[in-house]
Amino acid sequence: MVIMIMGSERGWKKGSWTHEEDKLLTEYVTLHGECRWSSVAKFTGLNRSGKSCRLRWVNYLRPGLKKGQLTPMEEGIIFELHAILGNKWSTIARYLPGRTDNEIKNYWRTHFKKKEDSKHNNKKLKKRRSKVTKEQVVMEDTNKSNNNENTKSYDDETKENYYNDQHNNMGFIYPNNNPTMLLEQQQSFPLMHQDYLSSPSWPDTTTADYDAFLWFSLWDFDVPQGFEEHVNNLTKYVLPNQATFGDGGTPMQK
DNA sequence: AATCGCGTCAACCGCATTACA
DNA sequence: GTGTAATGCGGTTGACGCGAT
Repeated sequence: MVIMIMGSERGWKKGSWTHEEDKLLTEYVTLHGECRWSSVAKFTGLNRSGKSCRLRWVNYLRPGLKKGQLTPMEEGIIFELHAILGNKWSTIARYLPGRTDNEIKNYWRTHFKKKEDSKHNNKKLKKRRSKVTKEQVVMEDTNKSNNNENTKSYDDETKENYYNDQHNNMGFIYPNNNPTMLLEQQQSFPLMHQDYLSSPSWPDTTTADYDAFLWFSLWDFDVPQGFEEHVNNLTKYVLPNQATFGDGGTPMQK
């Protein structure tokens, strides 16, 4: 006779959550708050582990979660921050209210994977390589043989191309389309930040300033008052091919 | 109509970190 | 200071839906 024991060997239920389970979990959190996940089973009768309960709450039941597709602005923020932070999904999620780390992780995986998978496609590689000069190829190969640490891997290259695509498609998002440069930009950010803090007015309406401003706004994510109007004016009169703000501050591609 | 491939997303797993006795 | 439990995080898996063939 098999005796179920408490803990990881207890035999917690796995798989999809039912509506009834969601209801029990919601009632528990409403009553006790987001803590003591390991006590959920005891108080509610749910046969779910604390981890499972927490995950369900955080990723699905928690109030204020946004459902549906990510906006272009959110996409931009994700790519921007990923270039700096890497796979720090929970950190990235903090910049996207209503989005979960799991959601962002899934998004990145499904969208970036497309490009990554192309590394198995030699035709594409040859095609892309044909765009660069013969000298560049020679130099790259020389670097590879001389110094592996300073050489861009194929993954890096794919990633970079992806950023270039994003920059071309969503130019308003990317102050720079090169991850290495982005890192440098991040390191110089305090100066940029200081400039805008001390600036009594909106930045000049050159593309560079506009990009730099958006870059700054990403870090100061509480969008300042008047920002939307400013962007709308910019996009309307100065940068007609850039994005504009729609309802609720959500930027829309023109 | 069947099935195959692909994209999406919820959920699980293992490890790291933190809190606490 | 140490051991254990709880929590958080990132990687991975598997189910499902949908369009293409």
